[in-house]
Amino acid sequence: MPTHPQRPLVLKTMIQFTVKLRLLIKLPDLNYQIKVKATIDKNACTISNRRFVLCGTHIKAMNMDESANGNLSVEFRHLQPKEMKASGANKGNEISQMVTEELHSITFETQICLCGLTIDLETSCLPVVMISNVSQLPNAWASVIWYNLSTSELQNLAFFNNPIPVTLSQLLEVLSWQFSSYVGRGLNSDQLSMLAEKLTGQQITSGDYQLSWSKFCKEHLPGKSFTFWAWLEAILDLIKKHILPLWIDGCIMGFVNKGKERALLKDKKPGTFLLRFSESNLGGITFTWVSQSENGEVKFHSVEPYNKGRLTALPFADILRDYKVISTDNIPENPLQYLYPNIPKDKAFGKHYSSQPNEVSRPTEGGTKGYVPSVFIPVSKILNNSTDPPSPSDLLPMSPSVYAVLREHLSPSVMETALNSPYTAE
Amino acid sequence: MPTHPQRPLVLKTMIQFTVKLRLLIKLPDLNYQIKVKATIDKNACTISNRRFVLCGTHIKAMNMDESANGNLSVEFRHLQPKEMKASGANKGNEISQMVTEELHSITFETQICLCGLTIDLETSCLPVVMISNVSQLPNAWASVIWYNLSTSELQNLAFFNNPIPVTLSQLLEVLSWQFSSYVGRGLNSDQLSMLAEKLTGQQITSGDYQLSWSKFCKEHLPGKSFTFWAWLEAILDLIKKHILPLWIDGCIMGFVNKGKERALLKDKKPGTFLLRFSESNLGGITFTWVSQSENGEVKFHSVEPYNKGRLTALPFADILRDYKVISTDNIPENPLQYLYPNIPKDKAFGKHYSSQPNEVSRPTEGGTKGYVPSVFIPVSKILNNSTDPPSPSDLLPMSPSVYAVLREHLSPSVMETALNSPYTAE
DNA sequence: ACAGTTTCCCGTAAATGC
DNA sequence: TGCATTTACGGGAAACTG
Repeated sequence: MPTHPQRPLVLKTMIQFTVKLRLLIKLPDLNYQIKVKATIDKNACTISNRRFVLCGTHIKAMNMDESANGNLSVEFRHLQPKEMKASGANKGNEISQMVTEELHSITFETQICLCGLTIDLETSCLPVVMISNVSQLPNAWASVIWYNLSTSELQNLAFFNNPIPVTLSQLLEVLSWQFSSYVGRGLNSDQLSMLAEKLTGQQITSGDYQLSWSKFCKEHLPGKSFTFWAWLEAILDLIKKHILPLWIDGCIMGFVNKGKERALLKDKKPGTFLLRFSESNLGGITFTWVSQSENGEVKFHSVEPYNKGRLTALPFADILRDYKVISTDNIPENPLQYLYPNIPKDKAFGKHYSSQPNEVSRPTEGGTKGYVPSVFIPVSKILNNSTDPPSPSDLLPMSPSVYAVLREHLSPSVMETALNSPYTAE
Repeated sequence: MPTHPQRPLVLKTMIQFTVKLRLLIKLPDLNYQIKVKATIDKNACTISNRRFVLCGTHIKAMNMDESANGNLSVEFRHLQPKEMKASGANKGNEISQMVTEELHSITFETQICLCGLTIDLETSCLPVVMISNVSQLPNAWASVIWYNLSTSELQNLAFFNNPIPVTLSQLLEVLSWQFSSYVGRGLNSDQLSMLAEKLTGQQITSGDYQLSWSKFCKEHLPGKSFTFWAWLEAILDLIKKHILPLWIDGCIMGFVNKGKERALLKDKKPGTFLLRFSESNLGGITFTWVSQSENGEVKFHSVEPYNKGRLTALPFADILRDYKVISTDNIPENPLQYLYPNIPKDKAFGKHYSSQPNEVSRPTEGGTKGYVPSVFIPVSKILNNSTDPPSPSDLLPMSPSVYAVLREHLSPSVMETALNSPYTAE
């Protein structure tokens, strides 16, 4: 039922969806049409006060379906659920529940006359969640996941009156599956153990640890203003919309806490960095790099996480390519050299760079026919002195290829002078 | 009828609007309610095949209205027009017309019984244009403007079968009014004469010049793929959403062609710039600055126009503050010094700078508690050598205030060294 | 006051009509 | 086939409602 293709069983009011139904037995040729009728919450056994109706053609005849091996089938398209405001005040009939924890059912009925016998057939889909706005989708989808993870009952619409816990290992498996199905790459064991720690609040946990629905989707993470699931969904969304190729490529470690992150980076070459999802901002990704100060002290820096808004303005790969830090020695340099553990940055991300470094515009004689192209360069200012040996391409806030163009136009001696300027010597 | 508050007389299907009606005569007290009924295209005298109905309560009783001096009035809210698909094939009844040139009317009827006399009252609003998507709003609004500019007929629904021309001066007046009512500042005579030239294709024109509807809103501008009005609307939209304070402040000359622009800038100090709307890109704004090359030649440069997308990522004032050009001498410098004619940039735009230049982050001992803030800096690369004397604040891609902070932390001699580096000497 | 929920509607993309 | 027009619906924000 693809209102949201990858989030089935969640329906939005006033937004159309599709269901396909197949008869699994083969009938002898009939001389009449078999009509199927679709209904929402036919047996008003829901816990809810909300009542829905299906608009669109909710009665349709079955027909031969080539793709279904010649069995009878019927596909309802353009069905759309609509809430019927309960005019009667028959409310308070149950403990009030979040709408995203309310389960509903869609029932299909038909009648078959065979050999003078009239047979009533009826079937229902798995429980669905009805929402009115996409903003409710993450929670609704969490309910669908939890339900199908913890029970194999077909129609327990009261499930969330008392949601049962699942084991940690069950949940982690589903989370990894979420990533693989939604953004094309699942989670490895390191990533999963970071999630496990976030979910349980404990460092080491057995797979048998029982995890409550509340911890998953209702309680805020300690010190945060959002739930575990809201945090994870924001990341899924960020990946899908802004960094999908990087994610699929495996360039993004993503799920590491700060302690682990430092342990990983501390013995690496200065300029080594990794990509990590922010734990404090919803839908944010940051990079952390190591540097070494004059006295040999190892330092770690993380940029302010990039979110949807900023990544719309500038693709993440380009940010990595162009990022510059200006420290007290005044030389803008790109501190990102090697993707952890030690992959040269351009090797790891080269294929993802998108905005071609600008063609350097030749000034036309008369002057203003062409515009001067411009790009956004992400820049940070840091007041401590880092002493990474500046490599040529870091001297200037320009991309390697522009550097190459300049190189062509400058004599070797000028280049050398530039490289030995007091800035780098300082 | 504020479907779009500042574009009255344009109604969107399925989107609600409001109309208020007032009885201009005072009636003696009545012992019954006066009910008013609203209808779209009651006398199907429209040229159109499209038929609409009004959904919502389209019959309502008048009542005393304090704000209307105690006269009777009635306000219809939540009316929404809906298209009735003509099932009959009664089409081709007229020359097919753009839907945005189709005029419709809304009629209000009522009956008053006075002294045993029954009086039928009926009135209509000015012609309205029915659209189905906001993307049609600019054209629809153009129709409303043109109609009311060229005729004082109340109900000539066939007007656009043969739209009559208006004089240039009439139109310019309306355009200026558009700017003052929509974005808070009208157009001066220089700006208007640039628009006049664009409209007529002639340099000097009398106010009596007759301008056709087609030139205004249907024919593409020479060499362009959009009409004059589409171009102007995109600018109105850009101003409203992204540079409103700058516009109201009068910092934006905006409407100047390139010839005029150069004539204005050529005798000004290098570093003088002005802001101009792009004539080639819809909804784009650029800045043009003068520079002087070593041989004393005056040069002009314009950045690639900024549009909605880029301005969402970075406010325009901040772009002006931070813009950097990297030329062959490798020193990023901000070429924008004086707003034409000679206003120091920060004086002109200081109050509009929004993203405060980042607080320089003190590295914490342990390191990673805080993120390193970062901003986007707009950067261009130009391959010719401009020889504007670099002023200190231009040496670095950082804002003056950050520079000031650095200055505090560096000894004077270091500063001097920096200023005399081979880069600047080159 | 307020939080959960729904409604409203712009703006882009896709579908439809002609 | 291409253009004009409508429909679809995500997403942010306002309105609603207990």
